[in-house]
Amino acid sequence: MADLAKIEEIRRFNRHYANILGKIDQEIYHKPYPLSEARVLAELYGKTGITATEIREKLGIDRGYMSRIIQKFEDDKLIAKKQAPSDKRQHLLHLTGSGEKVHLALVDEANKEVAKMIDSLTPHQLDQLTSAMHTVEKLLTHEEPQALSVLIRPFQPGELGYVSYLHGRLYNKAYGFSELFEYYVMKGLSEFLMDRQGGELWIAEVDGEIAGSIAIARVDGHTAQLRWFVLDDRFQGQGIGKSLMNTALAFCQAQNYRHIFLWTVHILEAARHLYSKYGFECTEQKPNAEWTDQELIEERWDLELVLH
Amino acid sequence: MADLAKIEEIRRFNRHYANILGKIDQEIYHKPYPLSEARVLAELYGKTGITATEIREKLGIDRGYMSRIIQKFEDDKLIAKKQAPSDKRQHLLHLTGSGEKVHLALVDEANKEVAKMIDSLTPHQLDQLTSAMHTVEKLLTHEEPQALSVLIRPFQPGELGYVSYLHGRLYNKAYGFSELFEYYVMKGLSEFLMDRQGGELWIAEVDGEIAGSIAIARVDGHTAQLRWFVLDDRFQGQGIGKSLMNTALAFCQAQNYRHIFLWTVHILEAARHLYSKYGFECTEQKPNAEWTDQELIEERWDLELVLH
DNA sequence: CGTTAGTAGTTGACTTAGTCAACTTATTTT
DNA sequence: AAAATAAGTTGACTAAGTCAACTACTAACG
Repeated sequence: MADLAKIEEIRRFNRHYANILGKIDQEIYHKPYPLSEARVLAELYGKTGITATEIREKLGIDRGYMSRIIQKFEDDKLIAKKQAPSDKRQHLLHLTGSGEKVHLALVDEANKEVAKMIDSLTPHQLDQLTSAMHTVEKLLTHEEPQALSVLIRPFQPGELGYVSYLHGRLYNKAYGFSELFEYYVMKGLSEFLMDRQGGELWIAEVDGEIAGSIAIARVDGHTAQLRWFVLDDRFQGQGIGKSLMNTALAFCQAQNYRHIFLWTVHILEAARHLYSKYGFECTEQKPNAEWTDQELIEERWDLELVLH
Repeated sequence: MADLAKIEEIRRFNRHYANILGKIDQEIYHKPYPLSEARVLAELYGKTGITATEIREKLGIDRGYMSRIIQKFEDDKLIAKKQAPSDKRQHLLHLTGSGEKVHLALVDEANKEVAKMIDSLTPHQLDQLTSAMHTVEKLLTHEEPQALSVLIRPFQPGELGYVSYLHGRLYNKAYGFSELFEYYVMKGLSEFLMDRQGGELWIAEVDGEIAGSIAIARVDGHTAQLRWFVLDDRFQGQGIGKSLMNTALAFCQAQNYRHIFLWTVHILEAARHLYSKYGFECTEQKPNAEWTDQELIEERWDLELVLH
């Protein structure tokens, strides 16, 4: 059960949005046709030879009501019927010229109403709005059951900066790491940028957002160091770390590295657990007093790769 | 007039969301009371002594309908009336115990319905959902006419990485700048991090997002260099650059710098225009062949500050 | 102070949008 | 060929809400 505060928030949004929609409807649709009828008209637009039942099923309208809507539209000369050749019970419907005109006028009204709603927004805000709407729509249409689309790919221009941002922010927020740590990360990354022979850095991208990273750096012909393994806290615990690790280790295999090691600190429990699951073993410990107030213990973990 | 494609998108979302809301309503409310009546009940909950008209005005309900709703609730013993002491026409309304129960049951139903709607989402997706909803709500409630809330503030842990990300991504995308440029930015920033005596770097934050940055670095007692002036392309042309510049120059005044200079490249037209508007003058040019394929011309611009 | 205008709430008559079930006609299944 | 099913029609009904006239009261003005 998702937590109640979120649900209340969503309900608040629902109420709010119902209001907005209500206002729009009122302004537009009370004009000549009620909403359901306008929707039937919209459904007919651009198609020819659709049947009443097809529309009914799509819009969820009662049979009797539908029949009367069709009659009314016929009386108003908005649509024309033709008996279906294949089934004499059905009629193929299509809009007449004035039906199209009426539909377009309704659409136009609706557009004007929406335009009024957004006319004070800057282009950037408009982008924000539509992208937020897409997010809502995508999340609430669980046609794609829920699988995050996680993409692991080599880094692109500028993204090393983002990796250092992730490190600096996360470790400061969670453990109070100092600027010295941030410096150490940035310096390492900028050196890596200039010399990454035999190494690579991957970005985990989730729905276009950067969620985390991992890197392999060459030490010597047989030895690689695993570095810059980080995951935005919002994306933790969803198997993305594992995907990153798999990518990095597969790369090591392909490059024929035999030994892989990494440096971490003892307080990173989740990471240590993952390392040991992949067969890494802690081989060295040393104190570090620079990065944070509490005494840290840096640890070196090693993994021997078996040849395939 | 905002462009039509966006409007159509928004209308699509409206239709879609109207559908979702419709489904929820149907499931819940057809039970004992229609939506408007449930809303009246909700309005009464937690308050005592509210009058019918107050509710009417808030919910936009017709007088006659309201009167009958109240009667029905009274018959069902959900509410009780008391004559208002100040005005013998009005009644002060309050829920009875069973009224509260009924309301809470309705809320509970609604919550369950929403929970069903979101039960396949991960916590992160749920965050995305509510934050997208907030965005929509905020943008469509133009109580704050439209002014972006731009906050200019000193950088926080990790954010220098983000600044380098902005540089790397923007200049690569727009002008094809190479990794060498990115390296140059990261290196400079990491050095600045360790020694920023007499300098500062500011972040422009828009709605919690990092939109851009500017920095002042000390050169000598009287001379400062303006660096790392960048703005995410989505936020350009909205006066944020100006705010950043004002902040930086005010800092220079406060620190008693007399000379400010900066290095830029000739292709950055918008920036050059801003510099000259603030009184900077181009004092030196030199070719740069490292950062991009085309021959770049680096320019030094200087500004003498007048003492106050 | 009394008149007038306005407000809170009530009531009856009405409308809109939609539902339900019975029915006709045609088609498909057995 | 009979039975079951589907498309569309029709009459009767209802829920939800609107409109206008009315009563009882209050506030504002001269």
